[in-house]
Amino acid sequence: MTCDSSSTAATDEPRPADSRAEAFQEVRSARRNELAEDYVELIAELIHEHGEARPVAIAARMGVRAPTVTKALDRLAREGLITRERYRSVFLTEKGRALAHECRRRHEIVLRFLIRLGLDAETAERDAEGIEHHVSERTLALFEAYADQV
Amino acid sequence: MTCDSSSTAATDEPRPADSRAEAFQEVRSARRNELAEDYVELIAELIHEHGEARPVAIAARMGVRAPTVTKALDRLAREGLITRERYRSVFLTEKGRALAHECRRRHEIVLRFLIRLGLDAETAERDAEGIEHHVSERTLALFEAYADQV
DNA sequence: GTAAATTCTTAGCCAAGACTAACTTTTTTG
DNA sequence: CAAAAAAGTTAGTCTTGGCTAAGAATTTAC
Ligand SMILES: [Mn+2]
Ligand SMILES: [Mn+2]
Ligand SMILES: [Mn+2]
Ligand SMILES: [Mn+2]
Repeated sequence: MTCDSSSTAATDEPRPADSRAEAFQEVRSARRNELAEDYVELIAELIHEHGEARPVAIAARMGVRAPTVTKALDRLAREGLITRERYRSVFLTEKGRALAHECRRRHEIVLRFLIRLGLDAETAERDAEGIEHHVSERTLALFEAYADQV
Repeated sequence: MTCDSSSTAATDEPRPADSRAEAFQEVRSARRNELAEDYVELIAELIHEHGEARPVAIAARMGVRAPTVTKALDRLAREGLITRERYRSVFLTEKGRALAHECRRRHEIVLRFLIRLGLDAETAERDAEGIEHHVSERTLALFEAYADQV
């Protein structure tokens, strides 16, 4: 009854579904997962390399201070990606392990792709660390195909 | 004299210069500029398309609410990228225009590259919106070369 | 030219993610 | 094993970037 064609007012969606806006919203949503992704990937690596993941090692590899790690780990635990006890090293849950695996795969593909494209290893590593969080499965498939070219 | 091989203790850098850590730090630094980059690029577009950039249009295209835009514009003004008067539309400074131009260029190259690689336009637009902030000049050059291939 | 609609700002809330300083726990070492 | 060192946590600060609710300014419509 009341509602009608009153220009941009509340119709259906909470916000105008400009396809452009959607892209930005996607990016924002991807950004919210970046940290968790980098952490679990790193934790998996540390466990693989050293048998355990100590906060001090995480801090060093992430390039942040210890309290930053403590807080981040609290969030990861809250999200069910890790388990931990005070003053002890960190373990991945099943869910965390799955995410770590997925992230590692993406990281690897993006890295191999960039190197295949002709980039030096150093720069490739840096760019991959950022790009990996913003490639769709579709893009990833194309990257992989290119990297695996004969 | 005193200092020696005492494991990780304070040597020189404030933090261990793990090359891995550097990559993460780079990504964090890139992330701090993302918002400004997307805004100035968008503002430039709006001015080009409609002759002016109104906050309401910015909000719609960014997919955020009006107060978010107000705050963001305050930051951009503080950083010298835009000028504005209350209740009026937004203008880019020389610096803002330069950044917008640079961002547009990057965006275009990444987009063309993804499409050239075989991605559909829709997905390409989405991925480009995220990736564009994490490609080094070196990578961009490779993307461009690939996109311009005969 | 006033009333209604739209636009914009302000105030205030919240979570994330960084930091330092200071304290506690654990580990190492003489 | 006691002292020192290292690792980890807590408390508290700051900025960013999102939001809602409410009010002010501007624009549009009658
Ligand atoms: Mn990463
Ligand atoms: Mn990674
Ligand atoms: Mn973008
Ligand atoms: Mn862009």
